[in-house]
Amino acid sequence: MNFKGEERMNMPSNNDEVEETLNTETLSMEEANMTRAKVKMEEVRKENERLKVTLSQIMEDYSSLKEQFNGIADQSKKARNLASMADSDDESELVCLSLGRFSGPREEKKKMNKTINLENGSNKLDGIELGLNSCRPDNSVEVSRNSLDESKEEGSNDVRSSAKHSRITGDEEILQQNNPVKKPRVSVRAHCNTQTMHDGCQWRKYGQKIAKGNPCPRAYYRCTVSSSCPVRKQVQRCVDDMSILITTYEGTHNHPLPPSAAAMASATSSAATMLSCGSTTSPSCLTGYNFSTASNFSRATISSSQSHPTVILDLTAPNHHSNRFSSALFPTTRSSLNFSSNFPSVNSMATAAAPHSQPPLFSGVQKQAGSDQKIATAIAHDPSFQSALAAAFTSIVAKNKNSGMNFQHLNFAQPSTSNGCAASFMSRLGQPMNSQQHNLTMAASKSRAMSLADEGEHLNL
DNA sequence: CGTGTTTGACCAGCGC
DNA sequence: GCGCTGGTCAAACACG
Repeated sequence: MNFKGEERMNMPSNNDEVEETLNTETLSMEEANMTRAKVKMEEVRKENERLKVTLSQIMEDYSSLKEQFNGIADQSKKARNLASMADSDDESELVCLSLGRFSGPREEKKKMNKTINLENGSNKLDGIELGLNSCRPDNSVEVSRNSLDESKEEGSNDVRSSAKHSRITGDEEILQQNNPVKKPRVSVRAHCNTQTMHDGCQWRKYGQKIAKGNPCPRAYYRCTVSSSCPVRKQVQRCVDDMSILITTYEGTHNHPLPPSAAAMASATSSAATMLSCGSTTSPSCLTGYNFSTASNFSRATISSSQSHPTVILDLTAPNHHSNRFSSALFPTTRSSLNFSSNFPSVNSMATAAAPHSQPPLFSGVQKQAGSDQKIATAIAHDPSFQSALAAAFTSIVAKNKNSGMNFQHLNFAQPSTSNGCAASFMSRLGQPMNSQQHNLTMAASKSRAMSLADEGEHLNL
């Protein structure tokens, strides 16, 4: 008991000492925590400042681009009025033009070019004159396309034979003959030393051909993940530069895919949707697509030899054309996206806007990423990254379209989301890259992209 | 033996 | 109508 009493007696003083010690320790710990918190706060504040600068720059870019776009829209409106006056006497020309395909007879192509020239006024690209609004969806086009789809669904395996049959039956069906439905394609040009570009999917080679104008054989592959999968791809070396591999995807996978293959698969299906949109749906959809195309990729080419509507993602061209998507995070990359299509509407809009000088869209992000320059270059030269980049971009374009928003709205109309748009894009880049890059350096850069994405996570692209 | 590749044949569209 | 070309088929072959 005494012991207990002594203990009790001693307790207060001991406790005081302990408490004092504890308090001192707690205080020092708190101080340390405070210091750490302050440092963090300071970092956050700096980051915030940077983001503000970025945002303001993006806003400036937005304003200037919007101005450009409005100018183009006005021009195209006038051109369209002129064109409608000029060719209102020939309905078939109108429809051909609206669909924007070059698959009709030569005379009609000539007529179409003539009409496009009328619409266009002054926009030229590589000797090809293009119209601002050559794609003008109207009811007749919808009917023609729908009837084509129906004829397909009704069990006619041979669209071509049905088109032949339709020759006899009337004007509307002549449209079918002139505009056979062909699967949209996504073509990816990338530097690649291997026989094919690894895209995460399983392919079986079913044919090989020497195509005209290219000594390198073209290989034909089909997807073997599912026996019923309709997806095909063609692989061919570029005739001008043997180090460039041109991979063309066609169709949409009808089965689940591994994450590493999902990006490219998404790209092909998205492109298909996107191009379908280009031929049939509202002008606003096209406008958004074209606007983004024009403002981000200054080089748009047209390939009228391709009967299939094709989206070309060029990951091989030099960067001097100010590709802002790639340069945003990866300032020194030689990769760039050359986004084109043989839909005149797409190219024409791109061509129309391209000549203007373009302010750096994501220059703020670019500055942030300056320290990651070397890492970025390494990533950008990686074939996996290139395919992922192509996939990510195509996917985003199509998703924007599918969501009923055009690119103008998504990218620029909401000031608070502009930065997030860039960040979200980068986060999408990070996704496929992560699955293929096992290198710590790559992971570090991805982490950077993801952190950028977090900053803009309120934007749901 | 199963799977994938090679390669000549075949078919359909398109241009002349 | 004919020839050229792109795309696909399928038998033969190679490989693990």
